[in-house]
Amino acid sequence: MKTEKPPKDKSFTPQVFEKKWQAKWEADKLYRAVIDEGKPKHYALTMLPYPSGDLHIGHWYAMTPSDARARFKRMQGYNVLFPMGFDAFGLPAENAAIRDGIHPMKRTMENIERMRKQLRSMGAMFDWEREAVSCDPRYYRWTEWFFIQLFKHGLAYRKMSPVDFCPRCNTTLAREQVWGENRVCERCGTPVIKKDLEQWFFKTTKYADELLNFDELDWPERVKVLQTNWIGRSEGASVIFKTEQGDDIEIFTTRPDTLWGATFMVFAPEHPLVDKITAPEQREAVEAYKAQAARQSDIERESADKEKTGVFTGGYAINPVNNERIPIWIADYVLMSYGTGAIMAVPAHDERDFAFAQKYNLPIVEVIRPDPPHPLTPNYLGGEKEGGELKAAYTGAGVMVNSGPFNGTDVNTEKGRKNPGIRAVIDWLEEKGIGKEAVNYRYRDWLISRQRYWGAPIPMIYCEKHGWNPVPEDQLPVLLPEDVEWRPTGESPLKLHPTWKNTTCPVCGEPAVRETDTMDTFMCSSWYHLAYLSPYHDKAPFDEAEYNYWMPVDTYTGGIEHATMHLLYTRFFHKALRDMGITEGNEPMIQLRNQGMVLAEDHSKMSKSRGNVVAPDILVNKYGADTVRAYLMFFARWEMGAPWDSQGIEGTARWMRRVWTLFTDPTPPKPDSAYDGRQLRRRVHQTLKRVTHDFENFEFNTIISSLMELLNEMYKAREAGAAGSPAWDEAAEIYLKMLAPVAPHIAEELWTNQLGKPYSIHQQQWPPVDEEAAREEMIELPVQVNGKVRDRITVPAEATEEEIKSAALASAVVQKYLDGKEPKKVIVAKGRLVSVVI
RNA sequence: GCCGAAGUGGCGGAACAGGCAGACGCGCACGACUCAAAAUCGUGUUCCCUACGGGAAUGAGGGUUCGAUUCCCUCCUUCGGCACCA
Repeated sequence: MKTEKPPKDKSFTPQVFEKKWQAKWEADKLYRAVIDEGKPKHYALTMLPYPSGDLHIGHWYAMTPSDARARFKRMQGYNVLFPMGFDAFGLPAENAAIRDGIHPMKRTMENIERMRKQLRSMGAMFDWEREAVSCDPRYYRWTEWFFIQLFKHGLAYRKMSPVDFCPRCNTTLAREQVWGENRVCERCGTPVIKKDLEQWFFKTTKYADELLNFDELDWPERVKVLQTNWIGRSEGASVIFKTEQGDDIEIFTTRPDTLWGATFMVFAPEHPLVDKITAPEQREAVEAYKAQAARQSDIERESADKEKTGVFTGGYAINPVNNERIPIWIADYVLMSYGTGAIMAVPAHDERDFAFAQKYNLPIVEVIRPDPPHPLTPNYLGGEKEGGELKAAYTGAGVMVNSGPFNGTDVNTEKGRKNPGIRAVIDWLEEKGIGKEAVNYRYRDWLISRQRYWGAPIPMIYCEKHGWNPVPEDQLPVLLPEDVEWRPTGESPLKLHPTWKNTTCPVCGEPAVRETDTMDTFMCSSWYHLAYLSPYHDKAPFDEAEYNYWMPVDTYTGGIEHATMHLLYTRFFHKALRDMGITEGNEPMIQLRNQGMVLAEDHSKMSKSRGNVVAPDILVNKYGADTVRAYLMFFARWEMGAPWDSQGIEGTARWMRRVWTLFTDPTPPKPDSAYDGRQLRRRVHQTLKRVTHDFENFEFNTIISSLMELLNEMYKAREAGAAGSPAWDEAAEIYLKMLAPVAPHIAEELWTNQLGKPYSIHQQQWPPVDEEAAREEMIELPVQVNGKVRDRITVPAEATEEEIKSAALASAVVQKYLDGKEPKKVIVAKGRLVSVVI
């Protein structure tokens, strides 16, 4: 089939018509989102960028498919809000200021200006009238206000504690911002150090349990798992042991059923009771050990494969369940930062305690015995003599032994009260008043203080007489001073400013000082979705009517790297606001989807230092935004990501050009008045059905391949004389509507200028699927003989099972295999295949 | 060590709900057009064999089933998270 094709179509100039339409859409306020009670709302949100200076391909990858889906929702009849803004506080701008003296505000605003232009080149449906910039005083006024509300409700507090400090970023970090085994700074990769500092915290742990509840959320399983692991809930009991001197020692254990096997206790070296219990003859050794533990870095100290070390304090504790006198040791495998900093050690049933007991020759008492004793139970040598002999800690199920009133009680491997042994002991402890059921979390309160300039000031004032008080709300915002010296000192430049910190106490009016630390920028991003509702509102952080209409966010998209940071903070923040009566509802973002990462062509991570970054601006110049958008949707499963392929985009560019050519071809094949459009309509509506489904489910890559396939069908149909037929006109119209969310400019250009349809295609309704038209009339079914495909039969789509069966058996190929015999079984999977078993 | 995700052609990936493995695209090969190249169009492209036919194949091995990329078990590899958490 040979056709005359025009040479490369010079009329295809996306660089020209894309700009034209962007300008017109903006002039017409096509994407302005305003409250419309007559329509269902859809709040689509994509994570806002940090204004680093240039948009990179990762931004495009995150944003343009999100935009396409928002556009799809809009065509489906939703009133869609799809806002954009800038997470504009943060270290890079301040570090740049230290380097070259340019004020962060100036640089940030310049970067934002450049990025706004780049964002506009995407052709996204952002409502720019709702843009919010977090470093704008009209924004951070409310960031400060929120801090004060949290403070007033007891959710912000100040405490002295050992905190993580990044020596390169020169600031403290939240626990979430320290990553991996090597405990490095999330931002710069430098190993963090510990510092004892007084800092502001938010009481995130108050919401630990509620944050573990994801019932209202349609979030990816892996995010829920990451958050669940991060919070690290464990169930057990707290039990009060006593020192010989009579002091209480509270411990947390997940295994109260092993209390009778506690043969010693271990304190963290920093535990407050250590000094008091240490016997004179042990003092020297204890002090030496404490000093050595203090010198070690956390990495060294917390590495699990390190051999356990410890020192006997000379002190003893009384085990409250059996009044046994047991020695107290200190060891650095017990951490002051988890639980109470003291543990009961049950060497028979805990691997760490076992290793410690072996090394220091401490007694091991078995209190859980496999039942029945089984030679195959790996760690149990079991047997003939009472107590058996353990060659390793036994952590499996069994029955309690050597445990006074509980001997014979079953123990399984369930956690908490679900375990009969644990349940029985907890009840008994509570009855006796020596312990109670308890839950412990690995989750920490959110450290919010940063010793940096370029962040929202913490609006607190310290007075010698009245302590810490918030800045009166009518004095907000506390503005950042403009004249500061850029110095990376580990203390906020605000502290070094000659006058800024001097103020008066809001209680007594006497001279007082301001807090000079600023807030973690995750505080700004915890409420930006609310800022978009009514940016820079001056009566309240947001307009209530806007809130009631738009919230919660229906679809939130962004990277998974924020699973335990931003996504956890913003959930905490929303719940705290709810409890303070500021917002309603339990969750801020109902549906979450994560895109993957675009890797460099060599499969490595893209980075400026490697020089392997793909610049979207260059691609847009070369191919047009539509092609870049489409390729980003096509080249990988969105949630997986993939390496960039600079040849691969050519295929998508070719498809775009073929779309253009199909609609603008000056010499199309002649129409055939006898053309039967049924097949074309069938393909169009089948594609429409798939594309609708795939948009709903974020399966962008198959949207594009379906559209490519349909285009190929349309070329064939046109060859067959389809042009001008009703089926053709319908196909053209539906094709452009399906294309509109993906490639908004070319769709508009062809819709308005080629088809002459009313502007704008983006205000059209998503077409309904004509199920009748989509239905196949004849279907081809593979016929398997003993599980292998041997033939194909064509039957009417509505053929009965019997008809299909006899058609299959009538096949010459099947007959050959049957060789005159009767088949054992014939299975007809309707619409799928026939399976003949011989 | 624990938790999670993923392993399909040379490459990115597709496969509704257990039913034709490899859609769509890249790349490659050949052909048309061209003085030529590019662009465009067409054809082919998982592997193997004795090649109009047959066999094998979705990380490996096993199981369930008429039938398994899909479900179950064991294992391997890669990536991500957590990790002396009591």
